[in-house]
Amino acid sequence: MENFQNIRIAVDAIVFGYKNNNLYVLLIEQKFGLTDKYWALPGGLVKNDESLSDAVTRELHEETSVQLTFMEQLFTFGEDINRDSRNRVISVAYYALVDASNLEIKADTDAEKVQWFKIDEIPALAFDHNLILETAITRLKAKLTYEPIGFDLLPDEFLFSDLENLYCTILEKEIDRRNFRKKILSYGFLDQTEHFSPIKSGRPAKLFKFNKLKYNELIEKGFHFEIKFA
Amino acid sequence: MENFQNIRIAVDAIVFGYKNNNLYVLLIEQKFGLTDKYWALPGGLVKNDESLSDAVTRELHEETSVQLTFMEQLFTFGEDINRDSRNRVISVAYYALVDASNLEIKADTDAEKVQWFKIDEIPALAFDHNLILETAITRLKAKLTYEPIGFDLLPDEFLFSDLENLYCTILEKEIDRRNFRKKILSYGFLDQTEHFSPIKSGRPAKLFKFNKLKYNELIEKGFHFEIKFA
DNA sequence: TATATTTGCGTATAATTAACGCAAACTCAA
DNA sequence: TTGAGTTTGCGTTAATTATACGCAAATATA
Repeated sequence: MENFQNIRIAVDAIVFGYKNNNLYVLLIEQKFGLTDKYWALPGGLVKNDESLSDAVTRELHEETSVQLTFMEQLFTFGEDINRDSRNRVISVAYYALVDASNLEIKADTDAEKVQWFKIDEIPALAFDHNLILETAITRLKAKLTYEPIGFDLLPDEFLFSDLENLYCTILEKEIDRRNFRKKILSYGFLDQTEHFSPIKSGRPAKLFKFNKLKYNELIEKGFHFEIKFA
Repeated sequence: MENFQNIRIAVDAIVFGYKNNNLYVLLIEQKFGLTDKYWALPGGLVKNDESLSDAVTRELHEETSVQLTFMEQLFTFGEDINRDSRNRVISVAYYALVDASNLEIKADTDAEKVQWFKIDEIPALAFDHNLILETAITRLKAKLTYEPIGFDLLPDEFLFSDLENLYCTILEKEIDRRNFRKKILSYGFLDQTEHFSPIKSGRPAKLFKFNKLKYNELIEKGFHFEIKFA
């Protein structure tokens, strides 16, 4: 074995979006040699003078130009020393959210190579990216139940039914609409706006906003967010 | 900036132990130059052909010879690009537990340089190790409330009052002894042994064992461990 | 034998969760 | 214009769970 450390360090990003009762993840097309193409998580090697989170932000900017509402370190993948067949690469994965109004691929990116994939229509990805994605989904599900990150997937103003559907589809659980509403409203961090949503059918519904200030005040007082399902 | 990546990757371990109503952490003495000495978390650079967790295990073995009951990746510290003043080093931190019967430093280690520190008597540590330790304590506290890792800090057979005290001291909370017992017993993953503990005073108490098999069965059925405090 | 101490089991009450009813406010089609 | 279909918003009740205690049993010790 060589005496010097010969390990590269990379970052990868799992960017989640939500729209029309579906969870999406952002993938980019990566070429290997002349013929091999694989979809992969956006990411790349960390530069010497940038922090880990800066590296993620930079890579996402270079490749996709999405606007994040939330980002958090997920896990560092370095168990399989051959996860990249070319070199030993350890990858620090971050997962992030974008809100529904940002779900369109911007024009300044090469749309051919950047695409949103429905979470249940993910192809075989490069390296161990399927594993990384699975880990991220598991974490997202868990986090949804104990921190109010669902709001980061929704537009600024949203319907209660949107919130409810988001929880049901991502967590793949049934829930009583009325009890859910009662519980969330009892927390007191949602502001009712004066706006109504253009509806398809049924009684017009008020739009709600997540009040982060009020939420933080509650946290100060020892409040603990929690959504449980049967 | 250079074109090649010049970042080292290390692992650090936060090893927790519990005894006599106190949480302990394992530290080693590290020398810098001729005069400077600092206590630090055990750890070191990852070798080219070993996985991250292998690196942690090796370093712990080289430096301390403790027997772990639990280990999990904590977080990767790479935000401060100068956290090590000599080189850019990114550190993947793991936290681990040892049970009370393993809390003595083995004879084959240089006891001068390896020591258990009470959690509220931690000196200024090398690098950003105080931050890493704080992160680990926060995680340990959280994990105690939603996974049964408290048993990994106790000997194989333990008193109910030991378990209760462990939760109270680590989480720094009061709790009703009788309700705590009732709740834990209702889960059904504790086996009562026929043994009694040598007591100091009061009614002799039965020793209990954590039944991991039963716990796993419960998990299969959708059971969710949880200890909440006011 | 009385006292202090800790265990083990119990019970009453408060709080929370789960299950469901139903009218209001709209759209759309006949 | 009316009725059917749909979704919202607010409510009630029963079941479950958490909280706050009471107290006798079993030991050591004075």
